[in-house]
Amino acid sequence: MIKCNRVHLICMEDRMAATVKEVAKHAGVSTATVSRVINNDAKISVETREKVLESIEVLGYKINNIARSLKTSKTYTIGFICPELANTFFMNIAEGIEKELIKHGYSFIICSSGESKIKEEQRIKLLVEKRVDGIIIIPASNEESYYSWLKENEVPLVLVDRLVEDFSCDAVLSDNINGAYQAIEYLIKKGKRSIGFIGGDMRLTSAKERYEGYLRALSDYCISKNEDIIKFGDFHAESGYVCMKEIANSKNLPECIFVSNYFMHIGAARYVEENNELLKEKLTITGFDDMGFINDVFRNSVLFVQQPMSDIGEKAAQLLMSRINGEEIAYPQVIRLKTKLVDKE
Amino acid sequence: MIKCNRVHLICMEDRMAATVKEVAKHAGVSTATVSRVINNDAKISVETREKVLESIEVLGYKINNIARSLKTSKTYTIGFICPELANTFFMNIAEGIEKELIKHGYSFIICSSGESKIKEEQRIKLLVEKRVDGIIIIPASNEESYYSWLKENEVPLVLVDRLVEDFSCDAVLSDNINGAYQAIEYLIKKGKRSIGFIGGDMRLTSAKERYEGYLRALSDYCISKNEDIIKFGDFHAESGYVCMKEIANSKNLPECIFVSNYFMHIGAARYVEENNELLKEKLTITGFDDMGFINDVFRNSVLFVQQPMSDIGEKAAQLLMSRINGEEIAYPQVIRLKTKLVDKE
DNA sequence: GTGAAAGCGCTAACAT
DNA sequence: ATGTTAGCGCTTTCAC
Repeated sequence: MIKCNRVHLICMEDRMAATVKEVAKHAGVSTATVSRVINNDAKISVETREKVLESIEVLGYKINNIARSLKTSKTYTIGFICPELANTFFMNIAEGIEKELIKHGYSFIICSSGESKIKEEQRIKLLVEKRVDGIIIIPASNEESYYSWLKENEVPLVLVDRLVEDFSCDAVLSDNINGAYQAIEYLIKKGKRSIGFIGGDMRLTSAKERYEGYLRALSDYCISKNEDIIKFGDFHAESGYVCMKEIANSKNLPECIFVSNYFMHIGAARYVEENNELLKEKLTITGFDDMGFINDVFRNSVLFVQQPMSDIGEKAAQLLMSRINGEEIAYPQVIRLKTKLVDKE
Repeated sequence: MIKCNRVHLICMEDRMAATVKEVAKHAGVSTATVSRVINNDAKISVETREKVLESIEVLGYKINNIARSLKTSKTYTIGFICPELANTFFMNIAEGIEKELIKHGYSFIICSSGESKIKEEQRIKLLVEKRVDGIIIIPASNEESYYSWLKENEVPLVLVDRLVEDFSCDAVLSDNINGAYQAIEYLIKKGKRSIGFIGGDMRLTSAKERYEGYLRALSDYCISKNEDIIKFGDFHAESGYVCMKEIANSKNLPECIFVSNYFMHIGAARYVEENNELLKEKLTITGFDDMGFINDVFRNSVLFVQQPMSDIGEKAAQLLMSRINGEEIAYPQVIRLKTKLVDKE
């Protein structure tokens, strides 16, 4: 009989998740006391605390955050929705988010929207049903989607990288206009007059803003724009390739070209590599985004506008934390982080 | 007074999350019935179902999965721990995971271990406290870590991409040995006799296995190995660069070189691009992993061993689902997915 | 086919 | 400083 009991006890300890109740019993205190110890309540005597801590150790107790969440209505989990996962740019932002979250004991559920508004809405619903404490979104489109519904239901929301038109909301993103402007200005000061432009999907604010910066710089230096060397893609490599090709085939080849993001940069660089030796000698490419090592292999690419990717994620998470914790700060906060122009020559 | 009440009601409906209780009251049924409707219980009359559904609609009821989880002890969430987030290879796997999970109504918390065993253990603890239904890990090291503890506590676990020595566990990964073997064999059949090798961190099984494949192919074709053209890095771009440099400076330059993963490939290609025009003419690079477009810019790289990255993720998630659902399949399952050799010339 | 009621594991008043 | 107790919102027997 005694043996049987022991076996049973061992079973309990080893296999089943112990509860506060069991810990309380083992330590000879109430569940409230156990809870206080877990939550580092100040007014607990040292002896009691140690006794409880020992029981926790012995029983291998692990808190059940589900139960805690039900009681406190906090999950210490946020949602992050981005257009795709296998995208270095987005994932650098994700790393920034994680870095900040971990400090606060938070973790995040990641979802991809596949650049689709419909999917994005589905993911939002999913996250809301999982009771996440807040959501960070890199919007799939420029349309308002489900965001205002989140707002009404008081689910903290921070937009990242892209804004949504006619929808005011907390957001963290790069100063795209001035980032592009500085690059173009730099090129002009180096004597370039003919500067091509490969833009992204103009339904996205980031694409629009970079184009805006390009136009402003041309305008400020009295350089008229030439439609032949201005093309728009969709931020993916293939479109960069196509745009580059179109520009290369235009009558007046530019001296250099500005590409609006990393992936189109790769596409454009590929075109330059595989076609026309002439291009290689003359044309240089300036890229938005710099993923470090990779770009080094493009010999025509020496000027980069670096976005503080990780910082964007960190700031977004910080802002979200502030909202979750109900800090009184003006709404909305739109944080623009400065880019850095780097000449690798 | 009436007005006041209405306002209050609207408030309730708009702002607060309705509960089953409220839905039940509104529909004039019991909470049990509401629950049955939510869970698609068969034996509910059509009228009742519609009545409840309408109330759900009207009140904007959203299920509280926290409460459900507490009751059912299922969270419909799994954890995914990988060495880093900003890594296209890992994230392609993550996309496969997501694709499969979504079918089952699951989502995942993503964590990076930063290639550190300590951090990995912390993340595992975090996930266990969040009561995830299972965990997928790309191990940070070859050591056993916290995995056996998970096993003992019956938390389903699937390893991905790398195995852990002396620890038997469900796993999904590429057939690295034969993947490398085929590439080397192919090169030999094309007449190459001097084939260099750049390996990864040999503490990882994936690195070991690819080296093993290389050695086997040489052996099978009676080619003796030359230590001068065999170097080991750490799977990161910088080390690929360094290894390539060392090989380039060796007395007998190989005709071609096999690089064990994508990132080292980039590093190696960079070295070739920026040094020695001679190299460019003679040396070709064969890479493990193929991220598509990017590699196209490396003119010396034409042969690739493609891993089915997304499939690996999908299979891993599938296997985990089977375990979570308690399906009776032999333990452990080690699933090796075949690679594909692609000659882009 | 539907309702009553217990309880998942925790926290937080409110007592003492 | 510690205990008692009442739920958080849901599911699930067990009745009827």
